[in-house]
Amino acid sequence: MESTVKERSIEIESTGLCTNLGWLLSQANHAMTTEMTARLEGIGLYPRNFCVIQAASQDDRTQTEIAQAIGLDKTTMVTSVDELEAAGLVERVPSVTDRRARIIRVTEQGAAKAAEAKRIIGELQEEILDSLPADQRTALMDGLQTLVGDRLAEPVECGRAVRRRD
Amino acid sequence: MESTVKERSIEIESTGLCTNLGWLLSQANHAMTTEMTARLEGIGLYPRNFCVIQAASQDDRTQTEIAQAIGLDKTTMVTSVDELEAAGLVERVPSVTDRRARIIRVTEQGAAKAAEAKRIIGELQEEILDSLPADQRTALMDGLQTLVGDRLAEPVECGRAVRRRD
DNA sequence: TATTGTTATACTCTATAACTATA
DNA sequence: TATAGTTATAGAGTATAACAATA
Repeated sequence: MESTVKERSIEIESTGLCTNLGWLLSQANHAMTTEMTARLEGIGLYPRNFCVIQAASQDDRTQTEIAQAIGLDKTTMVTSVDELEAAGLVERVPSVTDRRARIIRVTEQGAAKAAEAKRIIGELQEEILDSLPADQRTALMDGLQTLVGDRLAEPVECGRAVRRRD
Repeated sequence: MESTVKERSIEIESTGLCTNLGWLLSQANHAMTTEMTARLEGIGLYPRNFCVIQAASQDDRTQTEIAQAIGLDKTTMVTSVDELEAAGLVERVPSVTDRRARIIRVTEQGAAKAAEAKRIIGELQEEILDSLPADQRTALMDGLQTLVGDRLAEPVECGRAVRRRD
C-alpha cells in the first residue's frame, strides 16, 4: 500500500496513462477535491458550497445565474443554498425586478466564513502549485483557465450523459 | 443558453472561480469525460474501460495491479473486467505463480479495439491541446503529470470520503 | 408560452461488508 | 492471518419530471 513517488511515476508511465489527459484530469480532480473536503471539514463547508458562496459574494446574483456560472444543475443548487441558508451563511432575497427570482445574499457571518475558506483553500493551492517547477506553475493555471473558458467550457451532447461529481 | 467564449470568460472571472484550481480541474474533467464518452460511444467503450484495457495491454498484470494503477476500487474493477470480458476484449487468465490472482489478457479483438480507441482519444486530445497557445500545451501536460505522480498521487484521508466518478 | 425556483423521486453508481479460495 | 477476487447490498447524490408563481 505504501508506494514511493518514484514507484508511482514508473507505474503510471508503464500503463500509458500518463499521456492520457482525461485520466490525468480525473486523478488530479479526485485527489484535489478530497483534500479540499478534508481541509474544509473543520469549518463545516463543502467545496461545492464554497464555490456557491464565493460566486454569490461579488454582485447581486440570482440562484440560476450562480448555478450556471459554476455548472450546477438547478436542483442541486437548491440543496446547496438550503445548506448555506440553514447555516446562516446566505439569505434568499426576492429580486425587485423579477419576483420569481431570488438573489443569494451573503450574510456577514457568511462573508467571514468565505474569507476563512478562501484562506484555507488558497494555502492548499499554493502548497500544491509549489510542488511544481516554477515554469509549470503559471502555465498550468493559465492552460486550465483557457480550456475551461473556451474549448472545455460546456460539456458536449452525449447519449448517456455523464453525471457531475463535486 | 447560447453563450460566447468571451461571455463565458467574463462570467468565470467575475465569480473568482478562475483562480480556484479545484474548480478548474472539476470543470475540465467533467467536460473532457463527457466528450470522451460521446466519442467512444460509437465503438461501445466507456472511458474507464479504455483505461483498463490500456493498462492491461503492456505487461502481464493482475486485476488488483491494474485497479491500483488506475485508482479504481477492486469491486468497481470487477464490473469493468466483466464488461470487457463479455465483449470479448479481455480474458481472465489464472496466474501461474498465484492461483488466487487473475491476469487480464487482452484478446486480439481487444487489442484492435484499444488501438481504435487510442486513435479516437488521441485525436480529441490533440484537438483540445491545439486550442492552447503552444507554450501552455506541454506545460499543462507536464504539470498534470508531475502532480498526479507526486503531490496528488494518492487521495488524502478524509472523514466523509469523496466518491470517485469516471 | 417560457422561466424561476421548489419538491419528490427515480436512477445510477460507488463503496462497504461478507464470503471463497488460496497464500 | 492476510490477500485476490467475487457477490450482494446499502447508501450517497445527481438528474428527471412535475408543479407553483410569475414573466
